[in-house]
Amino acid sequence: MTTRKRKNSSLPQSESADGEPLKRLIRCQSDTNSADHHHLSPYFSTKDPVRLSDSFFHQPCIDLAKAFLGKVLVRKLTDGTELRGRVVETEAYLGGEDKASHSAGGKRTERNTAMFMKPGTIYVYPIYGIYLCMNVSSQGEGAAVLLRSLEPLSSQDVMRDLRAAKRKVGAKSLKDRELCNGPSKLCQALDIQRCFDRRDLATDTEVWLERDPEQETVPAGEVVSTHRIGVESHGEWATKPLRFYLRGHPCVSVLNRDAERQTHLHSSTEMENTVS
DNA sequence: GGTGCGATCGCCT
DNA sequence: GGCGATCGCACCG
Repeated sequence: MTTRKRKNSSLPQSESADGEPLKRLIRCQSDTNSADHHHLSPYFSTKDPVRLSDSFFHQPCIDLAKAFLGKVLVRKLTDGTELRGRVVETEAYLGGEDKASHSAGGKRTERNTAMFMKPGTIYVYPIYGIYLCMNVSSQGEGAAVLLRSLEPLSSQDVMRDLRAAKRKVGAKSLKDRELCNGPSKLCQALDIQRCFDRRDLATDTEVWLERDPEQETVPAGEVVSTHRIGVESHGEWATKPLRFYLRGHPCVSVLNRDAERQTHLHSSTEMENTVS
């Protein structure tokens, strides 16, 4: 058939049979300004050719939520360690009519102020008393994108330590795919703190977003659209397809097989139409 | 693999 | 005073 095989995920090769990370992935801690950047196009002249700037975030919420997929979130710790994860799952919160959004009805509070700030502003809020979630504001009054899951790309051992710090002593060691497969898990694994609220993802020195030189765009057929998680109480807004994830990716927090079949059918149909 | 439930506290009404 | 854009664990199959 015409199905495309995923080839961009480094995760399956990054784990040995018992889930331990391979040594090669440690490269990102120190080599990011040499190897990775040098084989990029010579036409890039800025100091950091892969970092996404202000203009990237100036997109409507749904567009930005999809555009985040495949991009790399980077967190630089105070000791210089750079934690990297590819975004594989997002949700759009539109504000205004979107009843599930903290900014529904244009409601603006001390907590959600970042949602109303310029596109690219980070919105970090605490939930259930013990967790955090990270959003990024988009175009649109009060609109923001929730980052739900990442594929760990580097320094998995550090992420594992950060996650283990909040788990029972003696708990089973987490597999790479379990480090960032949920909105609060990724905040723990990347040490995203409450104080990151209202910072600018386009200019901050401790957290930023990069394009992946090896995967500039994600094909539309690889993006699954489905309902958001944890918003069941918000009527019709609970079922709108405002969650987006990379098809078949092992780091997605909640799969929806029906939605996967739907988008698969659509992309197959499109391909057949193109051919015939 | 899936399901059910308790934890825990800031935020908003 | 009630609830939540979640998670981990116990338990079941």
